[in-house]
Amino acid sequence: MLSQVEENYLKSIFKITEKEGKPASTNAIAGDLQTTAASVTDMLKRLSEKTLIHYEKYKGVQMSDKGLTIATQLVRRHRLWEVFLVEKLEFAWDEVHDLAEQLEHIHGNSLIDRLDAFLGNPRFDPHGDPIPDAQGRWTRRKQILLSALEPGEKGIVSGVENHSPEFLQYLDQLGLVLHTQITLRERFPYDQSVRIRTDDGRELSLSEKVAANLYVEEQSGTKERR
Amino acid sequence: MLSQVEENYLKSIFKITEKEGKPASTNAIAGDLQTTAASVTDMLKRLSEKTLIHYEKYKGVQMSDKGLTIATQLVRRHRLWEVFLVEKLEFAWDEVHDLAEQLEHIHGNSLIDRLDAFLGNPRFDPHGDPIPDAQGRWTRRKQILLSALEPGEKGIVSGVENHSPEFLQYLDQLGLVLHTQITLRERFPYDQSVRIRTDDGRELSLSEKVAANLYVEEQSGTKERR
DNA sequence: AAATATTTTTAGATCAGCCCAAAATTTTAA
DNA sequence: TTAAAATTTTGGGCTGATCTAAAAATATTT
Repeated sequence: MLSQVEENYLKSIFKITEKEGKPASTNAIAGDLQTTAASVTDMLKRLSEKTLIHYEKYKGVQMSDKGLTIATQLVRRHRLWEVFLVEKLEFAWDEVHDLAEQLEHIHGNSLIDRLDAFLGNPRFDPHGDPIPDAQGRWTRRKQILLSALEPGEKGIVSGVENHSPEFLQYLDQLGLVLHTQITLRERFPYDQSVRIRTDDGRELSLSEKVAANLYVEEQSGTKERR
Repeated sequence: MLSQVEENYLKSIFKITEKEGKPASTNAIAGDLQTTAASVTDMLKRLSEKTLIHYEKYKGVQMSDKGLTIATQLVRRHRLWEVFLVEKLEFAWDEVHDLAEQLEHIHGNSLIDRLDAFLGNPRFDPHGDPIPDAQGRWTRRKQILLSALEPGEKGIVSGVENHSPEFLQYLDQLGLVLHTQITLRERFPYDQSVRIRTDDGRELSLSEKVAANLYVEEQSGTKERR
């Protein structure tokens, strides 16, 4: 069984390779896990010996099939616990990350599948991120950044790029919650800020920074491998 | 913040001193935690420096107020998670110990109080053990071992002394669940086995060993400190 | 009370996971 | 293409938690 630290490395490597589309560098991992490059090299050797990653000195690191399975499970656990914390324990969506970070390391045969069933097999977490199913399949959605929407187009708020409590709390203040339908009214060339109309008839002005951290969905998603 | 290992030591010391009514010996702790006396001595020094225990070389160890508060919280967390696993995730009562053992180490401000509220502030866990409230108060019950009941007396099955999966599964097979009302019909002097009648009219024969591991309650409990 | 047995502590090692500083390698720029 | 810059690895060392073996203290027996 893997240690929590090893699991965190796998998650980090998964996240980085997924986002960058290329092997994760030692520095990138160190930055993500708030540790030093030297510690990372140490751990990469260990993970490599357990065949959880493909690692070549100086060449960066990629997930192995085995590592990918584990990382996917970790994401699944993390996001299901987040749903539990928000839906059942009534935490706010900006409060759950650290708790889920701990809960995702709980090991047990049927625990997560039972939790999944108890929650009604949710496909997205409170931030709109997809939850892999028990077989590791992801629901992919066609979502784009609000900053890429054209004036006149409609969309449904479906997720956030930035997960920081500050941003999430700001959205709360704006009353801009997930699943709100919006229409982009206007984009101001001066600062790229946008004016939107929500389904309850309010008009809001959003800075370019906010628009670049909000996803909107145009059509419903389909199931596919990985 | 304490490490999981430190927390486990506190729980163990609490359990032993509570049961024995005197300072816990190094060996007793080592036995409980499946480790060596040398490791225990090491840890006792560390816990003592953090003023979590009162420790004097060769004299055994007792809980400090600080340690007692933490140990009580751990018991609270463990038992609330057990309730969650059984009531919400539909685990059997003999399957939840190891998971709760992990979950009790999750740290977070309002997590446990929210869980408590979500579960409806249960006062007992699935094995009938009392759950300390947020202030560390225990509900004490007047319960005695079934082996101490006299023929003709009634009682309600309220807890188990032995928590092993084997015993719990055997009770399941007998259909002897918590809150069953029973009447002791007869005790056979030959082997101290007993014959009982359950509230649904069944007659069961229980060995002395079973009777010595089952608690029955005669009247309802009262709240008191510690 | 001395001898023996048991319990507990100390001393010395190990291991995982982490760090820093220095050396090695790769990448970038001149 | 060679020097400078950036990245990565190595070597040595630290901490928390563990162990074994041996020494010290306490408890028990005769």
